[in-house]
Amino acid sequence: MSLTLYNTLTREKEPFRPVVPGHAGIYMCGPTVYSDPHLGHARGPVVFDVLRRWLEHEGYRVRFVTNVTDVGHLVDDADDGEDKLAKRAQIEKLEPMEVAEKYFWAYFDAMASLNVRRPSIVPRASGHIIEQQQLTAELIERGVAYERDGNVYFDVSAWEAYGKLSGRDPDELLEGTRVEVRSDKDDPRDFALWKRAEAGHIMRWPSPWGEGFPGWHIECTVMSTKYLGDEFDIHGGGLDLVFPHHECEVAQAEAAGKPFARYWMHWNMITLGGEKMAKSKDHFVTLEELFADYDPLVVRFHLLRSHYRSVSDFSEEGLQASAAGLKRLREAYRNARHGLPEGVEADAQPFAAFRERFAAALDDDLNTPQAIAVLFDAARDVNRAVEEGASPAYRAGAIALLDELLGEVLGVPPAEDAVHDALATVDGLVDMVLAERQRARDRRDFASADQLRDRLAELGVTIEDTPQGSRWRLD
RNA sequence: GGCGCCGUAGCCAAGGGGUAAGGCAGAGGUCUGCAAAACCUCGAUUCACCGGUUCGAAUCCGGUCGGCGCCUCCA
Repeated sequence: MSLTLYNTLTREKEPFRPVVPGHAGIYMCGPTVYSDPHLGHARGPVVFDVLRRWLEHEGYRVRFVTNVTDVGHLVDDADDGEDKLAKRAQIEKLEPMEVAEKYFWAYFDAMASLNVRRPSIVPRASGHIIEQQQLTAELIERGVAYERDGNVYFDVSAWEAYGKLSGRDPDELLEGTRVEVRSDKDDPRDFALWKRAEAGHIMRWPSPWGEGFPGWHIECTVMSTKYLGDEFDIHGGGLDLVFPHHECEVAQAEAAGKPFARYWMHWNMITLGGEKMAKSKDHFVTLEELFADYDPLVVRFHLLRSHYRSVSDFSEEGLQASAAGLKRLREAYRNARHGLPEGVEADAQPFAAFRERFAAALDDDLNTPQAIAVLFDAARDVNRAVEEGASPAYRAGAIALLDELLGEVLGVPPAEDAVHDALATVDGLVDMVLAERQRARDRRDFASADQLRDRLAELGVTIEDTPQGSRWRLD
């Protein structure tokens, strides 16, 4: 088996064939940093993090690039639209770059909580103004772009392949219902490569066409090819970016002679009450709100319980079901680990079939729900075997399986060791109390035994008696 | 109006020509001094609806109904 990915370009699942064997270059469109990250922003990064982890697990060397848009794009496409960053800066009484910086870190802190690994490179649009101007100039030279009074537009009529990614007919785009108002474009379909900065527009840079700022689409064309090469493997983003953003990226790159991305992956939307979460409609739940009530790893696990190309409707009930499910997997891990001495050699053989099924699921266009189902099947086996007195080697094998597949590949550590390790001292103290309780039980003094259990419970320590002795956990 | 997606048990969710994964919730049982956890057992003759193709359809085709996305900033 080998990895197959659904490619938006061909609308088919295709075997993954990298430009350079053994290497994978991935570009993921990151957020525009002007407001708090919400759940919708988390899906792509989590899914692509699993993609990256899976590729590395399978032996690839991965370069993972995520951009950040921080050059103050307009609120809408009208020529006199407000700069989003500047608008926010006014509201918060901050420099535009302070706004960008604030939300940049809000985003990456949230991603860290979700156990999303840091990208290899995080290029910012504001740091690549020169390269964007260079590509703009080249497109003018090649005759597919033109300047009008300080604005530079891509000439869609000069590029017949426009529409190939999103499956649109350029001629039908002309019949769009929206009428461009007060535009100096030759053609309503044309899009900006460079925009003239009006008086009062704060984020502006000098250019051959006067002071201005880059168009929204060109940053990604420039930064992806700069760090991954003119032809690279995977380019991804939300489904809502297919048109116009990615379509324009393709046009810019190919018109400049760059082969560009081989595989286009788009994750579907997270909805709230059936409607897409969106910043612009003030219809979303922020990650900060979510993390106040749920372990970020539960959120991550929840996101992986649906396939990335399906719409996922958010609900508290769903998140709770995910929390309960993850607990079940973690219980199986605990069951296997309970009383297991250090340094036992793992027996991988009983888990070979699970590994194969798990790999087949991820190889099939990253079918994480199915991969998780395999882990639940494995958990059932493990629980049963442990109940029946499985060997240390078997239990060590079970631990290795979950550490590897759930922990390393899906990025959801099966052990809650952050708490566990920090409380090594408490561990010893609780063990002492448990020993005392055992003595009480041995002399059938259940009143005393129960009193000890109740007092531990008051402190948040839950006792569980098993045939192998008592154990405990913090609730 | 154009392009596209979706509709599977109470809820979530895979599958996508050969007779319905998994999770949550629920019920019964085993174990236990009690409890917790764990384990076992139980649920769609059926995949929105109607036709068609086929030996065979949840899976393919056509239509109907319902929901959603893009066509404007958006993950």
